[in-house]
Order: sequence, then structure tokens, then C-alpha cells
Amino acid sequence: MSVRLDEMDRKILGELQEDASQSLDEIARKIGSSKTPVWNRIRKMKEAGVIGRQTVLLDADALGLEACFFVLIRTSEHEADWQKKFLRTLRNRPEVLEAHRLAGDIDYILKVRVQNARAYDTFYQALISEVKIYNVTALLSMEEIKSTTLLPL
Amino acid sequence: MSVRLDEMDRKILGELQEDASQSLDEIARKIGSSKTPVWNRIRKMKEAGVIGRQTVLLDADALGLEACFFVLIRTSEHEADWQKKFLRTLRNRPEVLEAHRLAGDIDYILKVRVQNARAYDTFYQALISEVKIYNVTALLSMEEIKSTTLLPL
DNA sequence: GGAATATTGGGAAAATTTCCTATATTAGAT
DNA sequence: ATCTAATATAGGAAATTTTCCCAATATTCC
Repeated sequence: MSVRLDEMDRKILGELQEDASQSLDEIARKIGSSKTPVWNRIRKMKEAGVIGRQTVLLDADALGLEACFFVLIRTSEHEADWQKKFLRTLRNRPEVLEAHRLAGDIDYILKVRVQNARAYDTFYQALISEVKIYNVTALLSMEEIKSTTLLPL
Repeated sequence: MSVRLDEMDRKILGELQEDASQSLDEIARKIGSSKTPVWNRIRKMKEAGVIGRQTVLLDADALGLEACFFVLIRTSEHEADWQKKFLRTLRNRPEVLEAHRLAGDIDYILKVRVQNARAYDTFYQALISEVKIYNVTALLSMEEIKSTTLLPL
């Protein structure tokens, strides 16, 4: 299930992160190998779950999703039932791109992408009507300085 | 440069987001079309920038990046020079996966992925030594409830 | 309604993936 | 150090896929 990654594996991951549409021959040439090792290693890393979904990154603005909020949530409820319902709600809402349970003062942080402030308010109203929340602070992004899926290798 | 997206475009984008390794024939079959329209539309949306990078999502834990922090930053400096340097610093640091300039009380939010708390501290020390920052709060993620690159269509 | 324009479906060449086989390399045991 | 076993590699061939062309169909605009 797990794999020990060597230098070549990491180079392959780097190339795939950078551009997953490259041919095996191209990747092999760049890292100084041939297509078979590249292919075998990719297959193994997929099996092991190191490599997950192959996807395409879309331009949110072009799709009309021009507003991005970070939402800080405090709750008074900490029972299992409440949490389960809360998680289900978040997972069902496609505008929630990220959700983390935090250590400390603030219990959860969300990243939410919507068309505009009005759409955020609609989301917010729906959220607080579904689950009881003690305190919410929304941080509005004015500028996306950086946004990458590339993990450091 | 810009494209008006119709229903078929959105279906194609949905399929590509879901699994960018699908063949054109497969996508065409799913959305009830044939490979040529799918191919032409993808090409146009790439040219228009609606479709960006094709990538592979890696398992951060498998790569040893087990700690995720959200960093809230307040600064007293708002001159162009300071900001330029700050942005450059963030873009050069691969552990910074997201950075947004915010409206309101808090000036910036970062998402930072590192090996562990010690590595975060190293990053933090490097950051504050490079640029003057008034106040920093780090929120430690205990659990990634949701993390998706799939934009709602 | 008819001409102009754009889009579609199918096909063929080029490129790529997938997998096989033979060779080379590494690791372990004596 | 040397042999053996296990593993990884390079190259090649079949199957699949991409890329692009063309004729046919559908759509738009007078």
C-alpha cells in the first residue's frame, strides 16, 4: 500500500503536477529515463494513493465565481451528532471548496467560492438555518495573490 | 478571448474536472455527443483561459506534509514597495499554497502546508525576517474535512 | 424561405499508451 | 568477492487515443 519514494519518483511527480498532459516519452526524456520505468512508477504511485485525481483547473472568474470568502466559525455545540450533520452539510455544498476543523479558539475555517456577496449571503443563511453556530466571521478576499495545487517535493 | 459557455461546455468542464484522463470518446459518449465537438470546445476553452493547467492531485500526507496552517496577517505597512516584496516572498515559497489579500481588519490570509509544527516555525521565522509584519495568528488544521478543486458549474 | 455561418459526425494519419520481452542492475547470502 | 535471486530498465509492437480534415447537418440572420 505504501511506497518509498526515491529521487526519480519525485521528479515524475513534479512533472505530473506541472503538466499532467505530457506524454510518457516527454517525461522520461526530461528526467533522463525511458517510458517503461515512468509508466511503472506512475502506476504504483496511483495504486498507493500518492497520485490521486487527474484534473483540470478552471478559471473561477470566467465561470462567474468572482467572490471568495474565508469563513471562521465558532460553535457551542461539540456533540458527535451536531458535528456529523455539520460535516454532511459542508460536503454537500459545492461552493465550499475547503473546510478544516481547527485547534484552538476558532473551531472551523471554510473557503467558499460564489458569484458575489449576495450569493454568499444566501449560502450563509442556508448554513445557519441547517446547523446551530455560535459565531461566524467572513473574510472577503480582494485579491488572490497565489493559489496553487503544487505541493513542494 | 472570452467564451460564452453553453450547457455542453459546462458538461465537458464537469467531466474534465472529475477526471481529466478520460478519452474524448468517453466524454463524448457521456454527454451525448461525438469527439469532434468535444475536442473543438476544449481547444477553444483552453485558448480562452477557461481551462488552465492539467494536473494531478497528490496526497500531502504521503509526501510527509502532515501539517496545514491558516495564517492571518495584519501589517502596519501599506506602501507599494512593502507589498511588492511581501508578494514576491509568498510566491517564492512553495509551502504557501494560497495567499489572499483581504478586505477589513485582517490584511492577508495564507494557507501553508509543511511537514510539522517545527517546519512551520522555520517558515514563520523566515517570513518575519524578510518583511515587517504587525501581527500574525496561525490556525492549525486538525482535520481536513473537505478539499476540492472542483468548481460548481 | 434561403443564403451564409457555424457545428456536427465520422474517418484516417500521427501520436501515445499499454504491455511484453530481453537485458541490465541491484541486493542478499555464503 | 562471487553467485543467485529479485527488481528495474530499454526498446518494441499492438491497441487506443488524439488530432485534424471533410462532407453533411443544423442554426442564424436577413
